[in-house]
Amino acid sequence: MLGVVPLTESFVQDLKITPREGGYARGQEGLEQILYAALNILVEQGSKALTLRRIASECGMKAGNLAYYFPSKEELLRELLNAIISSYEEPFDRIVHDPSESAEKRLENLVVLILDDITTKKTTRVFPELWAMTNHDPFVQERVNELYQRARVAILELIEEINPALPPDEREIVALFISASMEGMTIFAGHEKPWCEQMPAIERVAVKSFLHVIHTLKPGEIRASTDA
Amino acid sequence: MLGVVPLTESFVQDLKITPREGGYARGQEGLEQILYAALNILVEQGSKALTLRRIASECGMKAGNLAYYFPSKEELLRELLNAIISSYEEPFDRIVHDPSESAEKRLENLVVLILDDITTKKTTRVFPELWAMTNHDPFVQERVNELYQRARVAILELIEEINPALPPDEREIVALFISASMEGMTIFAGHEKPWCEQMPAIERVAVKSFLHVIHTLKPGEIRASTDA
Amino acid sequence: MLGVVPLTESFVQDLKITPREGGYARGQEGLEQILYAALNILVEQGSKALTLRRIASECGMKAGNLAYYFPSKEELLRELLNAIISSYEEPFDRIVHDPSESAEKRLENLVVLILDDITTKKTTRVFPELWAMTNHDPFVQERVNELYQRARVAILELIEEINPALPPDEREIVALFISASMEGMTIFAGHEKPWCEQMPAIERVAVKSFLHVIHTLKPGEIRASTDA
Amino acid sequence: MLGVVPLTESFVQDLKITPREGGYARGQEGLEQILYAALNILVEQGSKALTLRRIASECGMKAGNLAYYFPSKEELLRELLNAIISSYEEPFDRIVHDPSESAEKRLENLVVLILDDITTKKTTRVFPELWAMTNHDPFVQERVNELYQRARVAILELIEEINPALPPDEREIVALFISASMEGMTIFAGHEKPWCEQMPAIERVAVKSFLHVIHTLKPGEIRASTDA
DNA sequence: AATGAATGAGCGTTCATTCAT
DNA sequence: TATGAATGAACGCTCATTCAT
Repeated sequence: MLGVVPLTESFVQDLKITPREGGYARGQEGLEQILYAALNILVEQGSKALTLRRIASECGMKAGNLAYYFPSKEELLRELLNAIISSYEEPFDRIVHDPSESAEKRLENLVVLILDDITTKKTTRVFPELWAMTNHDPFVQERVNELYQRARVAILELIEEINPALPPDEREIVALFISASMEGMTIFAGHEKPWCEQMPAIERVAVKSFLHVIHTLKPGEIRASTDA
Repeated sequence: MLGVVPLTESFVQDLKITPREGGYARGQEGLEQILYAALNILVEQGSKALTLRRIASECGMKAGNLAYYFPSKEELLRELLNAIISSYEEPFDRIVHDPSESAEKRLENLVVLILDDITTKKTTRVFPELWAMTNHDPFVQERVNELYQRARVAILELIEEINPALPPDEREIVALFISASMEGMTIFAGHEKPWCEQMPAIERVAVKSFLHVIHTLKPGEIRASTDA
Repeated sequence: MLGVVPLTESFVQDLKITPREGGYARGQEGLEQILYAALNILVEQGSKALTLRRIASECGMKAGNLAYYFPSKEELLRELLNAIISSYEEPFDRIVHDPSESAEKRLENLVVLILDDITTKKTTRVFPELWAMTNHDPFVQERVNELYQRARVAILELIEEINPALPPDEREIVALFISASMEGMTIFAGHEKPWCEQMPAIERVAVKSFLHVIHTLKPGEIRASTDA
Repeated sequence: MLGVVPLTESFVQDLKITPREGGYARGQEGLEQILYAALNILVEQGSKALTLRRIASECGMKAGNLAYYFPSKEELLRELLNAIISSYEEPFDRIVHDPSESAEKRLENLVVLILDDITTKKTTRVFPELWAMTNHDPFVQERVNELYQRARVAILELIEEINPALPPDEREIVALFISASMEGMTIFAGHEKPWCEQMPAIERVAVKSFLHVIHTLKPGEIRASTDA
């Protein structure tokens, strides 16, 4: 009952829960409640505290009843992961394909979107947990890779528009560099992190730096040199 | 079976274990064995698998005997964290203060050191766990902050040498941006990650990009503008 | 094997278990089973043997299931203590306020009730445990004090009826003396103690002695004298 | 090293440790240290806290070393019990056989001795533990019975002197009643118990009551009557 | 759709004990 | 005498899971 308040004011929604198969499922309501409760515990108390008992009690149920919705804890976590990842699908596309802005402005908008999202409690708390899981759970790894793949494709398109001379393989590296630079900010300037107040300045450095690399990188410049 | 095989070929050593009280080693052997076993499990199986029983069995002990070395699991984990963090102290200093190299070359060396370390299994696996813990464990938070603080100070000194005109507050933001950009690579180009083969090219982009920002950033440029 | 056989033939019942919340019994059955099992172990094997595993196995459960009924061992022990103490409430009142008997006869009845109860296995075994706990557990101390307080008030009322001339403070001392004299019998004439066969004779000495003190004590006689 | 301060100001000494066989044993010193430490823990923290580790640490040893002095914990506790019981041997005899006092005065002295001892921390804390052990440990039962037997014999002698007309079996009951009355005070007027300040008044009631019973009991009066 | 009741495994921890040194 | 190091058993407790109702 508690803890189902929205976790963030970002315009990335907390969870995007896709209704289950079989028409208008009846348990949809309880199902969402459970996923929000799980997310809330993960955010507020960390993965060690994410037990079925706690999830159940957070939404006023008894633990046994979770079995009605999810066959196992693992399944619950997978649906939670899906819902988290899905929530990022739409905003990326919207910004990247905004026809009213220049490519550079659209890149700037994307950077700001991502870095602002990073300062939300949900993102700051959840993503490090996901990165950690990634190393030992192939399912998590795949879904997280998917998410970043989508982000990178968005960045890639913008790079191509801004500097069409850059060959695809180098474009990829630059997109990766940009994406990684932003993700790395989570642990320094995320929610309640020491640098979170400086995020606006950080965003300006990031945008400036990213645009410069895109503009000035000469084809072949970052290919393996002959050691000289 | 013992799991005390070296985890990395990086010249950042796995653990820097400072002997306990006095000079004469007291159970130092078993103590190191335990910490290496704990690190190994953390790396290979993740924090959820890091139980006292598993640590003990990994070094051929029974669980009860761990209590002889560490009063509690928490204490064991703290000493492990200290040992991990301490292992970075010396390499940073060595590279940053190398008198035979220019400031730019030293920055490049530092970037390569850090990004190469990121590709080691130990770093790729352990740091995301630490980042996750950071959000709910003040002790981990403090120690991890300390580590990054040290890294940032090193970068800061090099920035000052390279572009003395940059005011301190902007220098700080740039150093943070550089550090975060590198850490973010962990999840993309770390050990067994999809981009790990591209790390050399990534390093070149990173060095180029970092040096450019340092060189070209004009004082005041990233301060909050009046929106115009 | 179940150990839920009645422990005593006294008309002080073994436990007075007050139903939990609301009217409709909720697991009341298992709850009582557990408390009786715990009492039984305490009586038969002593407090050192009173472990959750043993309690559980005594009532055919597994240890983990106890957590369903009691949040902690401490809570279980507290409810057990409450049930033990509560079992004395009603018999005391009944005897002391019996309108068909003289005050002296009622005192005699009370003495016999208490001393007979002392010869039951339950009382002989449990109370010394409680006395020992009393010294290091404030909760036990409080509840045991409450019980004796109630007994003392009962005695006090009878003393007042028998010898109204005795001032309250001396009455209190006499009531205490009477109560303590009886409790002390536990270790000598309790269940299977060397003198348990002599309890009837002991009761006669006790009644005689108590009545005499009440009758003959002159006001001021036991106040601190000037050593003369 | 700590905790070997005397526990009481009673003139019953805390422990009477009889040197071990084999001439002037060398470990006598450490042995006494250990027993005092054990007593101290039993008194201050109760039997649940009486572990070998704590005993050892209280006298600056490691747990393993206790095995040098005592083959097992049980043996240690038995020697402790012996030392406690032995400490009461001498004072009883001294008072009861004091040739300079009347029998009545000697009884009074004995009552005061015992009741004063009861108010010491050591006695208040240790004896309830012994009573509890008595119910499940035949060795403790035997030794404690011995102690009370000795006390009762002392009382018995005085009763005989005071009222030689009383037949032996009734004399025994009266002696038992007197002894039990006093022991019962432990839980009410012992160290830090609610009535401990009233002990002097209690002693006066006790002496008066005991003497009266001895004086006025008529032979046969407490034998089983024909129910009339 | 939900609860009550139970299980079995595993957790961190404490304990008495052993034994080589 | 004493310590260092280890063991095996047990402790209170938590967990995901199961299943009849």
